[in-house]
Amino acid sequence: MDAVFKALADESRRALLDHLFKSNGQTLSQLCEHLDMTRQAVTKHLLLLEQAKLVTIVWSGREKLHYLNPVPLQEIYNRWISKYERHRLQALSDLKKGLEQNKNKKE
Amino acid sequence: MDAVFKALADESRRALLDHLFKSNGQTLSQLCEHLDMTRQAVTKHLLLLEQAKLVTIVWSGREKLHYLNPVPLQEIYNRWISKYERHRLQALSDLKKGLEQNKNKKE
DNA sequence: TTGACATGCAACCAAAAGGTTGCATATTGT
DNA sequence: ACAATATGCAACCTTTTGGTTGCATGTCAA
Repeated sequence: MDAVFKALADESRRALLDHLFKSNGQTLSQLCEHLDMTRQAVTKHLLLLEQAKLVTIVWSGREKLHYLNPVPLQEIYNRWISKYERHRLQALSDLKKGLEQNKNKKE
Repeated sequence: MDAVFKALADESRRALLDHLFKSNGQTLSQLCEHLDMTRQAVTKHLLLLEQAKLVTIVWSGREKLHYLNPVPLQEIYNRWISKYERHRLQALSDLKKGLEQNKNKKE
């Protein structure tokens, strides 16, 4: 789970996911064309995405094909976001209450 | 959006959000009790959470109260996760197809 | 078979991140 | 008034991160 959050923390890696979203199964060279950095840098980013299981690699001869795996994103939603979503209104009302109490103290 | 992903990338910061989830509106000192690091380190983490608008600060005298703001998490879901969720089955079938084509090449 | 293409490996570098220590400032309670 | 409490500011340090360069390896196509 930590690996997924870390992988998503970088703009270049999110861009890579977006490119795969538009066209799944691209080779390393193809993915490099979009990014303004060396192939080796892209390789490192893709390695992190792979370790987070956000991207799956399939070798085809000398070419390395990259496929999106949406499962970890789903898990982030299930174990993290939906939990907070359920308490969304409560959290906002807590904040409102806190603000008002502070206001009263000042007056 | 980048700030939110960066803020969520660290385990300590996710722990802070979890503590606020359990008990909203805690002071800095209270939040420090849970973490195994100095107050200054916790302050820095909370600053990042604040900049990402995941936490809102309310001053009450000399005490700094911290409140959860679930809105950015909701936005991550809306603009990021749900997008991939919609193409979840497609992505998996792309991968399956890729694997099979590779298998055929080998045989 | 040989040159071009696709990728890997490793050393290296600068900047950012995570954390500490020391001291300063503002608020509270007695 | 003053001591204790709650927090801020800034310099510093180490590790991680994002990126580069140079060279090696494996595969394809003429």
